[in-house]
Amino acid sequence: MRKPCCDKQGINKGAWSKQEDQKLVDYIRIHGEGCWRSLPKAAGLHRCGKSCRLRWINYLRPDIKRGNFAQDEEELIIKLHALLGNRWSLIAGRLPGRTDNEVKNYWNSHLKRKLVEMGIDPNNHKLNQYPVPPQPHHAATTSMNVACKLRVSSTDNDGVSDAASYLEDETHAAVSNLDLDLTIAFPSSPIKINEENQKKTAPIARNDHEEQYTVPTLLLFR
DNA sequence: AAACCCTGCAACCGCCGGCAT
DNA sequence: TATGCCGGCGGTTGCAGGGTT
Repeated sequence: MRKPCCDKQGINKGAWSKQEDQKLVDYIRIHGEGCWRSLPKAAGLHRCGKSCRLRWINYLRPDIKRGNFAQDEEELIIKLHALLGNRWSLIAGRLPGRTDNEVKNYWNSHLKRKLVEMGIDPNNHKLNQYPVPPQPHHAATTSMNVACKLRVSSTDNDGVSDAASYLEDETHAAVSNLDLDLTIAFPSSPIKINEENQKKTAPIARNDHEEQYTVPTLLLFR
């Protein structure tokens, strides 16, 4: 039986007060990040160590970039999610000043919906649309530059785990500027994400045709 | 103006892996 | 090798605030 991370009695929960924030910041400024379990007591906080760590990492750290995500950050999150899946800490590690919690929240509240609206399954980054006649400019490319063709390295891009281990490998830490080509590239039958079609095409109707059409797969996962 | 609904975000919970003993 | 501790992670929840009816 595992012990709880801290004694629940006499422990504050919920939103942090200004005073608590100040105590935490002051303590870490002097002593640095360290043993989170003993920190609350040492800092005079009635909080569990985990809570302190979370508060510091997600909110109080001085290098945190707050505010809206830029377009390039959005694109990078989408690309990295296609590579790594829900490995938010790894994704956040590629976005200076952003935390895993923030990236996760942004994905769940904004990007997921955005991809769905574009006819892209946010879980596997595959297009849900039917092939339609080729168009000179793909709607998705202009609005989001969705990750369809990803070049991580010249040879290995055959799956999430490989990409993840690649990114995790500290020896490759310098490779933060992955060459990720974002253009939609359908080898044989380019398709158009047409918002009108999207509205008309009910999910049930799509299912009826799933057998007939080969749903295009992002190059990464081919 | 009030009630209800929706959205975004901060925080919590439980699990897992690494490490020390 | 087994066990326990600790930090880190991802999923989930709860709530505040804004929008809509």
